[in-house]
Amino acid sequence: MPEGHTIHRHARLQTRRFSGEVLRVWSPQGRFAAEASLLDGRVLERVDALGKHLLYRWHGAPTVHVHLGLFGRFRTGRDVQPSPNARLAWASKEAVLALSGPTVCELFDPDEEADLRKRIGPDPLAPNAGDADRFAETLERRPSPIGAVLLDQSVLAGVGNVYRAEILFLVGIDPFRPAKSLGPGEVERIWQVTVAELEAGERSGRIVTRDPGDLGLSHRREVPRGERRYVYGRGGTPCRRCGETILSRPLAGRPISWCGRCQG
DNA sequence: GCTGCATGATGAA
DNA sequence: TCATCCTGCAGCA
Repeated sequence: MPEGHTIHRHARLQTRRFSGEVLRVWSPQGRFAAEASLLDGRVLERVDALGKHLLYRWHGAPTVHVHLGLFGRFRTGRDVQPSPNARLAWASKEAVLALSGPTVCELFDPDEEADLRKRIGPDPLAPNAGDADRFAETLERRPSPIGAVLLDQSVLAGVGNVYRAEILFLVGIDPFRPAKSLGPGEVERIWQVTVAELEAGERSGRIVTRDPGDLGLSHRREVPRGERRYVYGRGGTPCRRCGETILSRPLAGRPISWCGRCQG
């Protein structure tokens, strides 16, 4: 599940649920036990998201850096029982959080955080002035296919395999076109659509890129499972806009689908 | 029960 | 480009 929209949503909801509370912290699986003991009994101040990374700020303890990777997931709730393989768990008086399967779960010192910030590109969900220009300047220099560049977290932090396919469909661009061949208007549209789609995903908690109006609905949240996207995972089936068969092949080591007619 | 696959990223070659 | 790490679950026997 974790592209940038999910990560930012976790940060927002976990801050709301757990910040300002003294937490009991432990590592059911044991692989984060020494670190957990440093955090046990501390107050969580806030959770920040940076692209697909999460940073947990504590009163009087180091920052915790989490990256969910492909498999990581959180379970939170009043009645959550952390499974024995959960890497990290904590509990307030009201609720429990359990983290399993993360690619990264570690303590961060300020140098490491500075390195991370240097390493990743602009985050469409945490925009800074000039980000759109920085993005455009990077694309101008990249000969690789735009579909590969959008997955590169040093270019753009937060887009994953679902959004890259859907964004390129929405802007009508062939994933295999070299990034540097795109015109300024095309690059600007990619940026704007990326921001809008990730924001919508952050709010709804799901990736719905299709126009609900096409289905006679008024809100993205009403779009049923299996109807939410234009191209991702739909290779071999008819394009939802023009009926042409959706194409699919690997790009940057991962499958991408696109419509040869809508994205000519 | 087993296999394969998944919205990620890295390091070696 | 490939192998590797991390976990859960659908689909199949």
